[in-house]
Amino acid sequence: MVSAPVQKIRPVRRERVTISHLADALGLTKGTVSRALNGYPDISDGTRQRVRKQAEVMGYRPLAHAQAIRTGRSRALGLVLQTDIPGAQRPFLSEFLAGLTSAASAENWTLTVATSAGGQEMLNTINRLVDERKADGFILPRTFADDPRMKLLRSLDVPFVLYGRVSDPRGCAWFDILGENAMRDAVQRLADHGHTRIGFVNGGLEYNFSHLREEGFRAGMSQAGLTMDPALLIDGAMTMEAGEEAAERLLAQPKPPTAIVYAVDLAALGAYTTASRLGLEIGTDLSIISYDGIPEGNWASPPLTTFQVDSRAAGERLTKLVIRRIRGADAESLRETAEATLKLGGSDGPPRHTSAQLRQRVLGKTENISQMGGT
Amino acid sequence: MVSAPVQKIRPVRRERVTISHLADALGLTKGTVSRALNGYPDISDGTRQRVRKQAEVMGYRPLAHAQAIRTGRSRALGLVLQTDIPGAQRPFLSEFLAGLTSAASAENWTLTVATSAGGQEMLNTINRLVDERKADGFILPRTFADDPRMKLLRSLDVPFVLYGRVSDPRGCAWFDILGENAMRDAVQRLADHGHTRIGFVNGGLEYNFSHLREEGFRAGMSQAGLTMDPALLIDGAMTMEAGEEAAERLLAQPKPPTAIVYAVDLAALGAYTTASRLGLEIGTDLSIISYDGIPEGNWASPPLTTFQVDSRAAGERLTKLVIRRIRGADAESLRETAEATLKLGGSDGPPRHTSAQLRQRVLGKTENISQMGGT
DNA sequence: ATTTCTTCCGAAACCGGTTTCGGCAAGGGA
DNA sequence: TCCCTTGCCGAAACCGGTTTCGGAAGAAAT
Repeated sequence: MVSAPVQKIRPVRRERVTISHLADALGLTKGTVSRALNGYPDISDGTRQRVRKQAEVMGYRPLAHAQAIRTGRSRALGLVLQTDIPGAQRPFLSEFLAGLTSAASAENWTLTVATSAGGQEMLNTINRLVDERKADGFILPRTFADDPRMKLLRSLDVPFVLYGRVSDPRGCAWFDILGENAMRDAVQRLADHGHTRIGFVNGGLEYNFSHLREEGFRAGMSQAGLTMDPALLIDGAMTMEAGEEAAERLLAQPKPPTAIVYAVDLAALGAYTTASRLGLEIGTDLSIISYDGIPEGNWASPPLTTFQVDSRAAGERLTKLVIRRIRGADAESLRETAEATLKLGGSDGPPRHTSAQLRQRVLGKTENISQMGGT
Repeated sequence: MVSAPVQKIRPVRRERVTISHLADALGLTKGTVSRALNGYPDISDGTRQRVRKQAEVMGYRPLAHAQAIRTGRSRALGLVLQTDIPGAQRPFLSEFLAGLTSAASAENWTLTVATSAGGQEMLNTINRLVDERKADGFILPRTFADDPRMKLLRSLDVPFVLYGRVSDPRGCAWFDILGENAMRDAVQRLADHGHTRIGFVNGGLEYNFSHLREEGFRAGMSQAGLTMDPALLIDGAMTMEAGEEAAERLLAQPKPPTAIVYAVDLAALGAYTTASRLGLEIGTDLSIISYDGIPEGNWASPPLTTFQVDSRAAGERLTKLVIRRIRGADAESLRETAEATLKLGGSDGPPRHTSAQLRQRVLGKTENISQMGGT
């Protein structure tokens, strides 16, 4: 027996068809083929057709990496998620990603995902992705009123699309849900129920959407012919805890609201805790309408009435926008919006009490509690 | 006035330092520099040090794309999420991604994310990523007992690491949480409460974890000296609806369980609906212990007692494993596990009734309902 | 019949790396 | 002293594309 010679392990991976293979098959040079496929004007229509057809037949797809070293573009989209904010994007993320990637792969693009804490680290991460050509353009979720990511990308001359709007929109593309309309409709709905004292718990004012939602709330109040009491307006509630505290402050007032509009579901869920502590029933003693449509809202009892956002659709549209932007479309022509849709729960309804009656109930309960808590 | 000549828009992007710059600065050729940095043995130690130092000083980092066209490797990890399964990974995803990407960027790698429906489309997606060199290796979440993705990657000779185990583990690396231990401990805890009839609602048997969790359940029963009644064992519950139906079937039996162990939180939440329909109080009339630690569990009342998984840590460890695998480590040496941690809610406690008493309560309620439903 | 444009493609350089090959100089053995 | 290693690096090809440049052939103009 003769021992077989040691053989290098050779991966059986099917060989890719390269531009040279294609060129050989066509009897052209690879330069010509490249120009034909990329729409250069110095290629005759006949040749171009022939090349396209053959490429189709042979299943040729250019290698993005190889293109990238010359062109600087690798057909990849960048998404940097911020991880140090309290659960802000958790519920939407899966759907959002599905939207992004499905639209991306339809165009043969891919998605590069990174995470980082906020501040400078976020900017470093973006810089690295740009520097290493891992992203030709970015999708920026959760825009701040004055967004540093936007400034960075603008100065680097890297295309991006905002998910949300910003205070200074010059030269930037965006997609956004019209949260202000949702807030306006929420107020109108509560007014239709018969509420007259309506509170508003906003998100953090560093986010641009908060300003818009407050505008919407104001518009709703004026549309319903109600007067705004500045004392019923609280901002900065992005978490359950903050939402809980906000509800407490509102209900502790001399003339408490019988209904509260929340700008953020997560915060709205905090109101359930407050209500249960004060012995109030949500939907009757206190009405709540909110915004986002997170799944946890279904699990509150009664389920949260909220304006739901279709995150998957948002992801798809953002992807299409950023690709068009990278391909050279003018930023200001790439602006789209959509509406949130009302999802009925049981958290809103006609008021059972007037504001004054509600005040009495809250006071009674509070005294009970302080008596119980006393020595 | 003389009109200025039309000038091409030149991006001001700071120029990268390339290997040629580095070579020039060192008075070497780029080939030599490349070999020095990549540990070739034909470079003297002195030169190697000198090159490393200069690279550090000049901030040289090789362009992954450029390397890829020769080496086939682009320092990117692939993650393909399945979107057509009911909310399976939704709650964990954000944390999981944070773990993956933070560990990846620590090593200067990036993460390419794609989504797809299951079946052949999933395999096509993986194939595309491999073919286009968008991923040097993959992380496969939610392993099936006999996983087609694994077979594909194995045949393509592409490295991968499983999040979960498989029935045929030859030649593959994995990280997994020991769900079987959690199930065992869940049973023991219920037994310590005084429960003797304990049901088990498993996930879908196509997932490998389900088999392991059932083993764990069995182990717990035997450890607690309890006998297993096959009638109290249901599988295939991955959603709320399925979990609801499973609870209903268990409670409709002649000798219903006073406690149920669920393999999946989402399904366990369905039991709340069943309980409320039957007028049973969870935590007293019926005890529930589950597994996953999804945030919705906190919102059920009482909060769900569950074994929580640290998805972020899982992501980090998986990333490290797959990178080591890509760098050539032997697959079977790359196997790690961790334990889930018990998160106490209010859904379990000592039984208020015996099985027979529970049966009576259920029967009474059911009759009421059918009477009410009658004409 | 020239000359001058156009049209269209080949040739070759280039992008930023990796890898093979060969050769020079120093060292070791005879 | 000569020859053969060995260590170390330069030169050049290569990876899979893109882009610039120039020239041949045909069409149009003179």
